[in-house]
Amino acid sequence: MATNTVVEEVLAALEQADTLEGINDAIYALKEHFSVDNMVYHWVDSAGAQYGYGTYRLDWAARYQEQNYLRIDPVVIGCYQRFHPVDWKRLDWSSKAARAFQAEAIKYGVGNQGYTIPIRGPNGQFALFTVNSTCDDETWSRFTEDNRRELILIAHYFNQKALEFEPNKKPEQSQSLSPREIDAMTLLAIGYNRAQVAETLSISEHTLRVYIESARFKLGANNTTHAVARALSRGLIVV
Amino acid sequence: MATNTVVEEVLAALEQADTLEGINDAIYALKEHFSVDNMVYHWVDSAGAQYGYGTYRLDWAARYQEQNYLRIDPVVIGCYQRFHPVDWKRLDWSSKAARAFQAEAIKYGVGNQGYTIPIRGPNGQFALFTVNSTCDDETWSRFTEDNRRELILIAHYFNQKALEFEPNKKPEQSQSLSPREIDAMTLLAIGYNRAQVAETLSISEHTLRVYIESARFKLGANNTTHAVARALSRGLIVV
DNA sequence: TATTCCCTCCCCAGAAATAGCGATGCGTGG
DNA sequence: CCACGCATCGCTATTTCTGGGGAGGGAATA
Repeated sequence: MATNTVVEEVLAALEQADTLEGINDAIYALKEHFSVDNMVYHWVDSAGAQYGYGTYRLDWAARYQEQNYLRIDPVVIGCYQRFHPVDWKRLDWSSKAARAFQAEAIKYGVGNQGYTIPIRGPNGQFALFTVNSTCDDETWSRFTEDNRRELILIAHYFNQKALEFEPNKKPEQSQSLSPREIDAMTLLAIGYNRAQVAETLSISEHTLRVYIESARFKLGANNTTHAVARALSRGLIVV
Repeated sequence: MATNTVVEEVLAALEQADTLEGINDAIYALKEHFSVDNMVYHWVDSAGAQYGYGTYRLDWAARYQEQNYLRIDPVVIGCYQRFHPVDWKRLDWSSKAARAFQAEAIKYGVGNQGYTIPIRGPNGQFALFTVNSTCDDETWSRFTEDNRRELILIAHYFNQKALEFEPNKKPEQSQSLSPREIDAMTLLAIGYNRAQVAETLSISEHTLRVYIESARFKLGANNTTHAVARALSRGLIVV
């Protein structure tokens, strides 16, 4: 693989980088190397906010944020349910909003072809690493096939860097739930009400409440729904 | 990178594999190539169950399962909080149970040195990819530094394969939610109660209730908590 | 040995969610 | 043009959840 050396060098540089400029240098170097329109890492935050670095035009980033495109971007929605990298063509562009979004994106300099790698970290962290460009289907297929592995690695390294920079204001967020609390949250998440959960766990409803309360406290949640949502998005329970 | 070709070949073979034997062939080939004691992929289920494939002795796998070592294994616990691959030396072996566990593992043929890569997929899926061997610290450091990138890629491909085999796919492709329903679900998921959601959306609480109800109906959910949980795990909302 | 979880059980009052029944307008697509 | 989904508003009664109190035993850890 001829490209290997260049990528290796950039990744090595990235590993050393300790400033945002270093990261930007890396991402621009990679963009040049791969000859694509854009190369972007962005962290999808739990609040729906997001940030990242990459080569998108600033007005597009602002527009995206302002219009809350996160909610309709098929790339985000599609990647959220996938593990493997995905070509944009294979996403669901059937809705009108999605097509309008795509048309607008292209106007803002986003390529018509794209390839995005979903990345997940602890506590439900979720990020995307995207390359996109303007070319025909065949060229793009060849590109992604040739570079898939490098891109996966690059995505991994960018996310690692992002996690390093993230001050991780999580003093009690990392608190895990007790087995009983996990049981309770899980059963609530699959639609049981308190009485059913208590019966399933063979405990009194009062005891169950203690678990729900303590889980809620640990998760910093305002109510049961919030607690279950947090437990889910942090990967503490699976439904 | 001299090792590249071999790894590429095995990964290509793995991509084609459609049986468990194919996967085992790949993992043994890689074990030989890297000259390590063990190379193991295992899927960690939140319920405590797990499965995987690799080169651990069967009696060790059985013992691990039977003793529920998942709960005390510092590798699992440590990796759960991390994104980047981790050398076993850097984990927390301070507890008595952890040291006893390690001593027993070595007796069962697990190397004294290890390197584990955490991997995460959609819906909180979590897996580990581990190589371990018996050698001194310096040799092991050199090994992990030289092979980190290959190992990350290998881990990625094994997980991709595991996800393909997993019948976990949700066939019930639920209809999507309307924008207002998404708003409602999202705000509920971040802890707002009905009154707060209604105020945030500048609608009456009665109207809000209609959204919650219709979202609940679409999602086939028994209650609000269930609906939010489903919306989250189907990636319809991002929190 | 002391401390700190974890699990279990109990009461009560007030707040919130659910299950029914409505209604009106406004777009989009067949 | 008409149906259908969407957004918006209303009422009542019942069930469920939440937020305060408590208490005791056991296991693990420091």
